[in-house]
Amino acid sequence: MPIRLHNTLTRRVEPFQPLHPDQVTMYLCGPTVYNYVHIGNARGPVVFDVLVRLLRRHYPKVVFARNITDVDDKINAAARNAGVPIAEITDRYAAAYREDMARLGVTAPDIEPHATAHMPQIIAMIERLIADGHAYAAEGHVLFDVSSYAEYGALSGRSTEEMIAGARVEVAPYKRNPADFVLWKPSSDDLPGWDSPWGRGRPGWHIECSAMSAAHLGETIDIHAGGVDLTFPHHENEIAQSTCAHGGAVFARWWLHNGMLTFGGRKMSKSLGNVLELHTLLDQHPPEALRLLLLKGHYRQPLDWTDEALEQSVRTLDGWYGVLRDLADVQTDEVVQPIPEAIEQALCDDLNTPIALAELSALADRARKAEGDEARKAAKSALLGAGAALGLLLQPAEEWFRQGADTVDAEQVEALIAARNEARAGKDWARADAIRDQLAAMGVSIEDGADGTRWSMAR
RNA sequence: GGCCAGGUGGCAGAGUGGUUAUGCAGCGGCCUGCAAAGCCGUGUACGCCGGUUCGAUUCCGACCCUGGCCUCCA
Repeated sequence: MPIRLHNTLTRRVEPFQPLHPDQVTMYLCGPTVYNYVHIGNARGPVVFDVLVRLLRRHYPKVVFARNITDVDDKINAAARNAGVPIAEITDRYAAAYREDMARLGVTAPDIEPHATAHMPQIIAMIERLIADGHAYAAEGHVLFDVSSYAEYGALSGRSTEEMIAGARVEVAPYKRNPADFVLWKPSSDDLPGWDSPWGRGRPGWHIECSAMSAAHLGETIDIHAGGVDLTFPHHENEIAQSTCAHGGAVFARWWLHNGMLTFGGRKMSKSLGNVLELHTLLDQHPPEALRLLLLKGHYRQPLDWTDEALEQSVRTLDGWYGVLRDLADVQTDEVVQPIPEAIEQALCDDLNTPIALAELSALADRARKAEGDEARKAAKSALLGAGAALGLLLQPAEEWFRQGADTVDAEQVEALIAARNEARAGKDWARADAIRDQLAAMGVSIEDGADGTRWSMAR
C-alpha cells in the first residue's frame, strides 16, 4: 500500500517515494533545551512518531534524526539567571525532554545530534557558502545573502520583495539586504563561543539543522518535519543554506508540517504565556490519554487542548482497555501484532489518525462481541495491532485501571471487597453499600460481575 | 496590510456531489439487591448569501468570523 504524504513544497498530498528504494531518511526539528517543554511542543514528536512507525513497516531501513539545540541565547539567559554553567541547563532539560517523550510513548530517534558537537561541520558549511558567494562576513557576523538564491521563499510561498516590504525585522546596518539572516555571530567572553575564521563566536539558529542533517543523513534527505510555525523563516533558511552549500542539490524532498496546538483558542506558546508544561500534565493524567488526544485530530489541523477533551480521551481508553481486560485470558501469538488493513490504509493516507482511531473503535467493538477462542484471539490481536500502529494500548489492561493505585493498600481493598461480598451473600445491603462507600472514599470503584468483584481506581 | 489554513450535531473530530464517519456526553429500555460494566434503541449537523447542478455540507464567487506566519516559536 503506497504511502501518501502532504508536501508543503507543493501544498498537495503526493505518493511518497524515498530517494533510495530501501531507505528513508527523516529529520525532525527538536527542542532548544533551556526549559521544560509544553504539550504543544509534543504534538510534532508524537504525530511524526506514528509516521516513523509506519515508515519502518514499509521500508527495511529508516534513519530518523531529531536534534537537540544546545546553543542559543535563551539558554545563555537561563544559565545566567540560574547562576549555573550552560551545560548544566542543557543537560538537565535535554534529559527531561527525553524522559517526557518516553512517557508519551515516543520512540527514541536513531540519531540525536547536538549542535555543540557539530561546530566543525557548521563552520565548514559557512566557509563554503562564503566561497561560493552566498554569504558574506561583516563586523564579526556572517550573513546569508538572500539575493544569491533565486528560489528563496518557495517553501513558504512568499517573494523576497514582499518580505522586505513587510519586514519587521530590525535591520542591522551590516546587512546588505534586510532579509539576510545570520549564520554566525560574535560572542563576548562571557558567552559560549568557538574559534572560527571570523573570530570567536557561535552559530545562528538555522545553520545547525542544515549542518547536522547533512552530516548524518546526507545532502538530500527524504523528509524534513516540524511545526508549521517553523516554515518561515527557519525551514526557508535551511533550504537556502543547504541548497547553496551543496551545489544546488535538493535539501529535503518532502516537507511535513504539523498544525499548532491551541489553548484557549490561541496557539500555545511561551511568549503568550498560555502553556501547560508537559511534565506537569504527565504527572496529573495518564500519559496515554495525552498521546491519544494529540492523535485525535489530523496532524495538519489546529487542535485545541481542553480539559474536557482530555477527560474524553481518558474515557475512550477506559473503554478500549475494558475490552482488553475482558480478553485477558486470551493468549495472542506474536509479540508484535500485525497491523489491520484498515488502520494501515488510514495512516498511509497522509497519516489520517482520526480515521485510524475510528477503525480502532470498530475493532474494539468487534473484540468485545467476539465469541469462541479463535474469534476472540483474532479480535484481540487485531485490536492490539491497531493500537501498536498508533503507539497506544501498549500496557497491560490491569495497569491502566490501577494507575495511581500505589496510594491504596491492595490487600485492604481485597479484604473490604471480601467483607462486602459476605454481606451481599447475607442480603445485608446496607452493610454492603457502606463498604462500597468506604472504598469509594479511598478512590476505588468496584464492579460486580459473574466472575466476582473487580476493582479499579476511580476517575 | 500581505501570505496561508479553517468555520460540521451538546463537546471533540473525519469525510463526501446523492446512500450522511467515529469517540465522549445525553435520553429510553434490558440486565443488576442497588450500582458499574455490557447489551438494544435513540440524534438527518455541516458559518452567511448567491451561482453551477436533476441534486451541494462537499464545486465556484462574494461576505462574515476564527486561527497561523510575516520577530523567538513545535
